[in-house]
Amino acid sequence: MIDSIQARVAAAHAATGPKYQILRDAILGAITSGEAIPGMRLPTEAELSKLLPYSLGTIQKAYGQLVQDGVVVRSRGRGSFIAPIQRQMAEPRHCRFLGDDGTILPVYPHLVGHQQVRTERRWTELFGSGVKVARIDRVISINHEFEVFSRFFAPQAITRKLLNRARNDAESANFKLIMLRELGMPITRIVQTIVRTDDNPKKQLGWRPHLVLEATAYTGEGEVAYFQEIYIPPVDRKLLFDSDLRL
Amino acid sequence: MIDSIQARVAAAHAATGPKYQILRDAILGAITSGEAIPGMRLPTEAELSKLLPYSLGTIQKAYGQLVQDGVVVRSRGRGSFIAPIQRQMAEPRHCRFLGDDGTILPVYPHLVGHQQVRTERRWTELFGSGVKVARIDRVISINHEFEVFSRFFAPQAITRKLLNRARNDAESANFKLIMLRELGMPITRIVQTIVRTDDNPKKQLGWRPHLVLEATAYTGEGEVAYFQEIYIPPVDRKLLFDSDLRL
DNA sequence: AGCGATTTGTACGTATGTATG
DNA sequence: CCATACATACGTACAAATCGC
Repeated sequence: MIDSIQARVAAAHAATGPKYQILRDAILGAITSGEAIPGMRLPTEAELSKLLPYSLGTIQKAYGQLVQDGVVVRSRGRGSFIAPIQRQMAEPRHCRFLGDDGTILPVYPHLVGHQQVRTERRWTELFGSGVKVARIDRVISINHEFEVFSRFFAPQAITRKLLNRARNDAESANFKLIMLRELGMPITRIVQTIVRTDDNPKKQLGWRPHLVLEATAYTGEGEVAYFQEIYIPPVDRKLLFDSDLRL
Repeated sequence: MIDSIQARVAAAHAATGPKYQILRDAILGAITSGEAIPGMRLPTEAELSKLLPYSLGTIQKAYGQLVQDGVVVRSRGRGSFIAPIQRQMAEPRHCRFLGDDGTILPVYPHLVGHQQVRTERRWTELFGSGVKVARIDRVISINHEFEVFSRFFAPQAITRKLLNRARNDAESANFKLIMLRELGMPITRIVQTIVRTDDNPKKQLGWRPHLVLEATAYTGEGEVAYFQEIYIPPVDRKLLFDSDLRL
């Protein structure tokens, strides 16, 4: 645990940016890699300041950021701990429907295709010019009650990683977590819109969509990480939106 | 400006809590009172540390919090400024519809009533037991195109302040901002749900609602600040959800 | 209940880096 | 190039909460 953090900090010796960010990312890396699991105790400030070439204030700032992000909880006299996972999630932040008891219904994604998309103004505006954009189409069953259709757009570098991952993880994947782990891209903001529609992008679905959910995810630097369209049939389930993007 | 901050800090000499919070509230107070307006330059760290019995680090922490809350923007070599209001908003974070050009449509709220609500399990669970809860009903015209109906629930202490404010501000109010400024309650998380409905809470509206948007707002401490139901007729406008809660 | 040891929270003072004008 | 002002970093000190003895 502590040596994992130490190793990550050492590996980042050439990294740009402030020390507290390097340390923050190192701890985050230990968490997302699975070496550190929720509830586990993290090294104390004093320990880290002895082991790392960082002062107490720097370590405090790093921990402060992690508390801010909700990844770590701290308490005086006890120590610093990895925050418990308040919501289990196989899916990203979109398309979470609630059951009668208020719990999030399980989702069962099924990959139906992927391809590179033509470079259009629409994508260059989002992802920048010269970036190859690919699309991943999925049909997602919600609790085996009904299905939604999802179109996911992102730079090809990202979709490739996601597709690799998806095959291993039975086609389910938390995009936000993968992006953080594999690409070091924290998603810090998601803007979504909901609108009524009569369009049907997938005739063979056998139903006409009722609502279209569009989501644009941004990284900490304000870059667009991905764009997603989700077609939702007329159902009576509550659809959840949470401003809290913590993992 | 600077003397206003100084006065507020002096007035808070007996206040409990850390100094950086006292300073944060003092600056926030100067903004609230109108002495400091968006775009205005705030005192530098050095200035404050000379005028106040606070060290540089304490002042930096206070400013850091305000940046975090989106109330202040800072830049190296230039200074600290009161954040511009980037999105003009007479309304809180809910019920923002987009026009054809992607801009947020103006909203025109109209107060139609307010009253204390019976203490039910539903409210004690949200706000705690022994808290008197009141309801504010409003009809909100969106760009004079259509109307939505809003029911806002919060502890009476809050609704009272909002009602006072609403009368002054022509019945328009940014709840989040008022709560931050008047009550020192930063809203840090909003959880929303959308669901189809056939209920009509207000027969006299002349339309049947199509969607119900429910929003629960939480303070930094995890307390529920308010709960809101918004009844939306069938319209073709995009409804916006943004995870970024900055003002 | 009391007393230390541990650990985070707050605060101070100082120094240096870096973007702005 | 220089002054200004924020950003980062270091080291220290003490307060407050927690835990074990």
